[in-house]
Parts: sequence; C-alpha cells; structure tokens
Amino acid sequence: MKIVTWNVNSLKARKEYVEAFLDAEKPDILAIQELKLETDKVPKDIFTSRGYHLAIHGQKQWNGVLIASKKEIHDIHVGLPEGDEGQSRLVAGTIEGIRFVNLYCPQGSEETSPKYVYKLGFFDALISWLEKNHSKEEPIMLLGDINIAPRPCDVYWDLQEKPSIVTHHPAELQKLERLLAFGLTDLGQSLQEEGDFTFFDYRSFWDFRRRRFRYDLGVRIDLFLVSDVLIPHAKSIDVLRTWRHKKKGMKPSDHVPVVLELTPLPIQP
DNA sequence: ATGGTAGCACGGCTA
Repeated sequence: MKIVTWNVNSLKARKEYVEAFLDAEKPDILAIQELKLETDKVPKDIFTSRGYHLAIHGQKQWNGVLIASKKEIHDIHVGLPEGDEGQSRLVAGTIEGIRFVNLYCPQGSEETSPKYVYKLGFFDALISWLEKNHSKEEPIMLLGDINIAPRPCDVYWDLQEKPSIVTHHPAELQKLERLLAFGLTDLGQSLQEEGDFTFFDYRSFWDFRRRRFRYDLGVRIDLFLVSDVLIPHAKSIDVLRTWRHKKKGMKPSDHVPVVLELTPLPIQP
C-alpha cells in the first residue's frame, strides 16, 4: 500500500498539480491538508474519475482535510470536538482494517500568540479524543501536517541560538510526547535520514527568507504516527522532492508529498 | 537588516 500525506496549500490552486500527481504516483491512499475549500466545492471528480473513494472535511478559505482511497472508506468521522473551535482539521476513516486519522494541526504563529494557546489546546483535545475513541491495540495511523518537528535534527536552524521557535518548542514537544505516549511511533525517525525535511518555509524572520528549498532550509513536520501493530508493516518512507518543483508551469505546494510504503494487514475473518 | 512569497478574496489574515 502506497500511503501519501501532502499539504497542498489550496486544492483549488493545486487541482491540476494534484491530478498530475495522482496519474504519476498512483497512491492507494492520499491524505491531503489545507484544501481551503468547502466540502461541496471540492473537485471530487478528479478523484472519483480515477477510482478513489473520498472522506472530506472542508472549510472555506482556510484549513480543510480529505482522504482519497482506492479501497472503500468506512466509519468516517470529521472534526475534533472541544479542540478545533470549528476549524476543519481532522478527518478519519477505516480502510482495509486500519484507522486513518488525517490531521492538519494548527501552526501556532508565535509563542506569545493566542494561536499558540489554540495549538497547545488542540493537542490536548486530540489526546483526549484518542483515549476516548481508540485503543493503542488497534491498527491506527495518525498522518498529516502535524506542525511539530520532533527532534533537533528535524529543523534546520541552530537550536543553541533559537531553542524556543514554534514547531520545535518545549511546550509543544511536551504535547507530542504525550500524544506518542498513547502508544504511537513516529515512523520517520527510523525510516528517514536526518535532515530529510518535508516543508520549506517562505516567511517569518529575515534569516528564514528565500531560497530555503534550494538551500535545504526546512523542517520535518509531515509525519506518520502509528500504533505498534503497524510498525512491522512499514517498509519505507520517501519524500518526493521532485513534486516540490514546478511542473509544466504549475506551481508546487510549499510541502513535499511524503510516501509511506506499508504492507497490508492480514484479512480479518 | 522588518523585507520578502503564496493563497484567499479584495483588505487583511494565515501560513
């Protein structure tokens, strides 16, 4: 099974680009973040015409998540109660006996921002939701733009100089630690090389600016977090950097699609 | 060094 997570930074702007991706890479499951489209405005035909089933949690202007799957999606759930404040950041569905939770976690802006309070609260709610609705014994995969870089080698900047920058900051690392303590493993830590970034920024501080992709100035925040039963099934992770470049004049997203190769679970009797 | 880019939607927010 070829499972992809990809923050497309507007499916409206990236429609043709995503179509080219589907035709070239033919993923079994594609988890997309940042649709920036209401559910009924999503161009469903680009998926259904290629044989995909859909689970969509859209939102106008910002956020929005979607799962496209070659196999049927069961028990679709959208939203994070008590945590997302009405923003569309979670869509879950069961495919081939595996529970997939596609997440677009809040970015948080700066540590002094109310958005950072929201980010930390989102993770509290996510942990509660998991504990209430799922168990670590089941095959479950959280994937998506988690917006936290787990280890020092997952950010390009000097942590001696900037130990508390949002995306790798003690307060949110503590939330991630609690999330993983539910019984989840970040597969990228063993299946990717250090410095194999998935997002290359364009904004913020003056020394973060411009040519970041070219000079490899990124972070690893697009993650696969799985329960123990799935670990032996995970074969490889591939960051498809070629899809971070222009294609036939089409502009790329600022995130790179990340592919996980997973062997299927045995068929349940 | 407080600029720069992209997207939504048309002024300002979000990333």
